[in-house]
Amino acid sequence: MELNNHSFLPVSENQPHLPKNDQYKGVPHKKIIRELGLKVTQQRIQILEVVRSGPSHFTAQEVFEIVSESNPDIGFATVYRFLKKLSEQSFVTEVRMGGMPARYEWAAKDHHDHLTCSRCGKIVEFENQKIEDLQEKIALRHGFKLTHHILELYGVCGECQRA
Amino acid sequence: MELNNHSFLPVSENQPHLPKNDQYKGVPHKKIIRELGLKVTQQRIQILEVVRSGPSHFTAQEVFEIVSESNPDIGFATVYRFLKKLSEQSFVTEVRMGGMPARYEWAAKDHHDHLTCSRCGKIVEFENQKIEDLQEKIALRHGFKLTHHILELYGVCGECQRA
DNA sequence: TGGAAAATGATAGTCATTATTATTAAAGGT
DNA sequence: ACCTTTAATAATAATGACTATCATTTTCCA
Ligand SMILES: [Mn+2]
Ligand SMILES: [Mn+2]
Ligand SMILES: [Zn+2]
Ligand SMILES: [Zn+2]
Repeated sequence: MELNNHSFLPVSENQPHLPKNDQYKGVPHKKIIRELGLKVTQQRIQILEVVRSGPSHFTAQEVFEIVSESNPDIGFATVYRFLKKLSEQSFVTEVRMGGMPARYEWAAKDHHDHLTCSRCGKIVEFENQKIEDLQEKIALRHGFKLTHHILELYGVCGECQRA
Repeated sequence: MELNNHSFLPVSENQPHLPKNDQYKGVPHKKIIRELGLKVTQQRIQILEVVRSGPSHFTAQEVFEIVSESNPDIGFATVYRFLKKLSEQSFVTEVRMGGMPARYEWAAKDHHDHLTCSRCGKIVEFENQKIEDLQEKIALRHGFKLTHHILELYGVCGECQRA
């Protein structure tokens, strides 16, 4: 899958139905790191800066590269480690598509799923309560207690259909 | 995730609502290999034997191990290669969950999705037309032409809830 | 401000998968 | 059956995403 330069800018931005209730808006990075039960380091602040105000749906590698610009000494293990912590405590969500590297996104917003263009990589976020309800129903029917789910739609976006 | 010995036996077996319309039932392996535009080799026949009548939701490694019993000389690259061919031409479906190795299943049956127990690894197949329709609707709403999707439900099965 | 405890960066390791390549086997004509 | 072309194979090295290890540096609070 080829990805264009803008693949990771949230398409959500100009789509009113997209969920974006960041309950941590305005909370300083330091506070969040303490809330995780971790020590406050410059690296973690820099990573959080990217995670919270940089592009959505980023890979660990991308975060590493962005932080590297201002701090060339950071190690990528540090990025991986901290993203893992954030993901374990549900501050970021891991989104895995196919065999590609994991992508993360700041999770302090409502649950949603993804619609991805397999041509250009564009990602649209959506949420559909009817589908959520049906999933719950299916799980119950089989005696399962549902914990989470992955719903990823793939297709070709309008733009790419024309081209 | 710990997996028990029986995780990969299709739970589907004794569940009447499960789709299992193998349109290639009775068609010899050789014929299918030729249909793929490939040469008929002993290895490919052996792999197809496992894929078509062995356990469902197998990994490449598992297929390799099973074939190895009767043919200790087979190389695992051969298994990967052939599974890839089969998957490219939609004879098997690749199912990827999290960061785990890819699982495959013979695809000549109706489309379905999976409900997985994250405790014991049990997999239940299901299909829900309402969800499929809603997905189609969502894609259209965003101008996408839908090509495929991944819907994986995770939870704890009844058995594991008791234990 | 001293020092235990945690975090870091460098680096090596793991695991699934893919590429390379010399050797072998299949297909199709003779 | 034999030859020839071409594809497939097995062994092996390489890749890519992550994870573990560990010696060194930071944090933080008593
Ligand atoms: Mn998202
Ligand atoms: Mn299945
Ligand atoms: Zn596109
Ligand atoms: Zn279970």
